[in-house]
Amino acid sequence: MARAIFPAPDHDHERCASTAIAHAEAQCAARAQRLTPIRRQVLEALLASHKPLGAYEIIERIAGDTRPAPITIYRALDFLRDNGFVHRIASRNAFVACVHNHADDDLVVFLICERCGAVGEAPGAGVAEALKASSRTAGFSAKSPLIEIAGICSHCRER
Amino acid sequence: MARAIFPAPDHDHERCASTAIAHAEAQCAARAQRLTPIRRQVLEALLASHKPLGAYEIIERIAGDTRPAPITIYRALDFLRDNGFVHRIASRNAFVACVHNHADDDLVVFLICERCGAVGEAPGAGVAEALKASSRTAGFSAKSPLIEIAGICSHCRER
DNA sequence: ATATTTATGTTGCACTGCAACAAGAACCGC
DNA sequence: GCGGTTCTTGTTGCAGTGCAACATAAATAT
Repeated sequence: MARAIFPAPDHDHERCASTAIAHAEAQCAARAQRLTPIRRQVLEALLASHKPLGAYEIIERIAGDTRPAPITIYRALDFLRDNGFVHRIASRNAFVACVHNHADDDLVVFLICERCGAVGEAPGAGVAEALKASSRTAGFSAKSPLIEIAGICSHCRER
Repeated sequence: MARAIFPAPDHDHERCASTAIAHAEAQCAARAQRLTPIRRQVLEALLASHKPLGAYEIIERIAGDTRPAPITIYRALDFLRDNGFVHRIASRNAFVACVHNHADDDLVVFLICERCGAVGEAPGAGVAEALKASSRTAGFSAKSPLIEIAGICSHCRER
């Protein structure tokens, strides 16, 4: 189980990336949205790293003969986030591809390894309950919970 | 109880600010740390607003005849954060004064009102348990959980 | 009093994030 | 197919974030 959340350093990137792309394509088709070349490239870049990337890092990775402007990246990211293919890691001002196909408003807990930079998504069902209770006490109607935890991941710990 | 978490719009700023300053002074004295004029000014600016402020907003508010450089503000913020007097609201790239004297590694849940911008700190004891369990399952040793929830606060909702 | 630590000033820069407008590409109805 | 609408991308520009690196000043320690 522990291994399921943090991708092993030697796992098959190719396969998990192509699965995610396929999922994105299917979702877009279903919603009549367009996974344009740029959007696809941004998603692929994030999938290929499994770590949070900043806008400039994304530019680096998808730059060929031409360099996309930052705004282009941000627009692609906005699209990908709106459709749940990408998450923003606020504590790092960075973005990471989602590999979990969770439902729209599922609560997700991001576990961020301080050593290798990997990000795991832990299911947050139990946490969600506690959070709901906590915010209700404050007379607060919650919308989008953001949970990010820094620490050391299982793979880095083993060494 | 609901009222305790979000400061009422008409509450006594003066008093709650001076209490927090006094607390910061005491803590600094106890730890042989210096609450210098700049650090104090930054803390006071944040206390006076009860909303998250960005670095430039802080500069605006403490600028007299001279304008402190951004780095000066960031350094003061680093100090205040290290000592637990100020929290960073990552989802907004902003900072807010802490008015709760919680213990060093207490888990705090930030409730951020999308309408008025106020930030409440809800106690997160129950959430902490669930989170610990969740991250342990992932073989993850957690350090500093960050929980931010956007929504509508009790005061704004009443209208 | 001098050395050491600690804090602030100064300069400079890379990165974030987006607004506003222009131009191009895809889709729709006729 | 054609023109109009909508969606997407390109271009320019800018305010804000966040900090590195070095110089200077202030406080503490010896």
